Amino acid sequence: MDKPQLDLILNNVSKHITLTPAEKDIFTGMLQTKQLKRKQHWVAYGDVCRHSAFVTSGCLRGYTVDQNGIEHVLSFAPVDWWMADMYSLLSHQPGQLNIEALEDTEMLLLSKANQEELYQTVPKFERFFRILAEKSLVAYQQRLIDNLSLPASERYARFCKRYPTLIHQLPQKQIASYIGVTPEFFSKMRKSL
Amino acid sequence: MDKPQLDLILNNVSKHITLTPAEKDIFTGMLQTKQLKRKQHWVAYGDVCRHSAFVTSGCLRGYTVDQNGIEHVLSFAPVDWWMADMYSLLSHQPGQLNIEALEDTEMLLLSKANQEELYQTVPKFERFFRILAEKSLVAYQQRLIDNLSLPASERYARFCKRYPTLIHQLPQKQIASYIGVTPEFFSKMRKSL
DNA sequence: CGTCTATTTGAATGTACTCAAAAGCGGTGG
DNA sequence: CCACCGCTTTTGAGTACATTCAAATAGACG
Repeated sequence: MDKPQLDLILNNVSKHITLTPAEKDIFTGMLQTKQLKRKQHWVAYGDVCRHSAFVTSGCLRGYTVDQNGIEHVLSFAPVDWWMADMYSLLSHQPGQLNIEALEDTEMLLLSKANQEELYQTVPKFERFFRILAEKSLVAYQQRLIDNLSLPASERYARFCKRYPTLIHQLPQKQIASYIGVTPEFFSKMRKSL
Repeated sequence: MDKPQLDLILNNVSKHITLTPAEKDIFTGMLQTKQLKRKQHWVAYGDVCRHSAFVTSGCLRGYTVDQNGIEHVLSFAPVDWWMADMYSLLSHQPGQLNIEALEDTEMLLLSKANQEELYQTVPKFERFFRILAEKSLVAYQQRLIDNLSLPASERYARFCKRYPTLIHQLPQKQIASYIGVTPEFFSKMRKSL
């Protein structure tokens, strides 16, 4: 496995917990790499999600499809982000999330089974994933509040402030879907700014 | 402190981790009770939230107020639920959440400092609060998807299915605010069902 | 009983959507 | 290297879901 990838994930982990060399080995030994081509799916509607993914290059997008066939982006995962269908991963039930690569993407996979084992052998990881879940929780709460209380133009403004690098990287229709408007309306909205 | 309250919270904790009698004592020794009268606030906009609350009777509501003075309900916490301004609690920054009692309410408070100490002395609690955060995360993801993909009537239907007991307990305007519509529209919507 | 708040009802308005079509852009193959 | 194809973005007209404002009615609490 490539060294720079492991450095990236170890650095990510070290933001919240400190590992000994031995613990690093245990952790990295549990990881496997996976490559996706642009537009290739990692998880599809109805799948049981059995891994967490950590993106080392490229970008993922998680989305659902509603009754009218319209896609709704739940989250993006650029480099240095974690991604999974959390509902499915936790419940072992088929999920409704689709996860695809927006560009050629490389990621490290940690299986649910290995993650559980990790909690036993290196309990610090309970802490790590607790903190990860808590931060993610706060972000989703904030996004929900934004969707309830702000007009689309303001939600777009906040998206630009929060994810300045993603804006140039993503097709407009994906951003539109993330903030919760149609591509047509998004286009008109942008012009009027 | 009342025994039934402690039984309730210990039972809540035992859904995810198993404590020894000594660990139970450490935990319960960290808790303090707090009573709120109906409409009384526990947390207000701009406060730094320094405790997590566990509701033992009554019901809490967490909400924000937007630029137009309109309230938006982020969450309800009936008996056996945890509540906090997670953003503020985690960041130690002033939060935007208001938390008030919808009826006379009793809760157990766990201070942030005690919670951190608990992680050291009884590491199992890392696991407990990780699981709590993960479940909460999934719920907010689902709610966000609902808000992006479903019309108000369908969101109301799902709310009824998910929180059947709360429906009769809450004033309509609170439910309207939770699902993201005005009380006026909510009233009209209900009539047409 | 009276006051305050919640709910209902109605009319006018607005934000965002649908449908349709044109224009732009990027990649691929001849 | 250009032509074509598919996909994204733009533009426009008509529509719908939900809001605002106002006023009447109903409920709840002291």
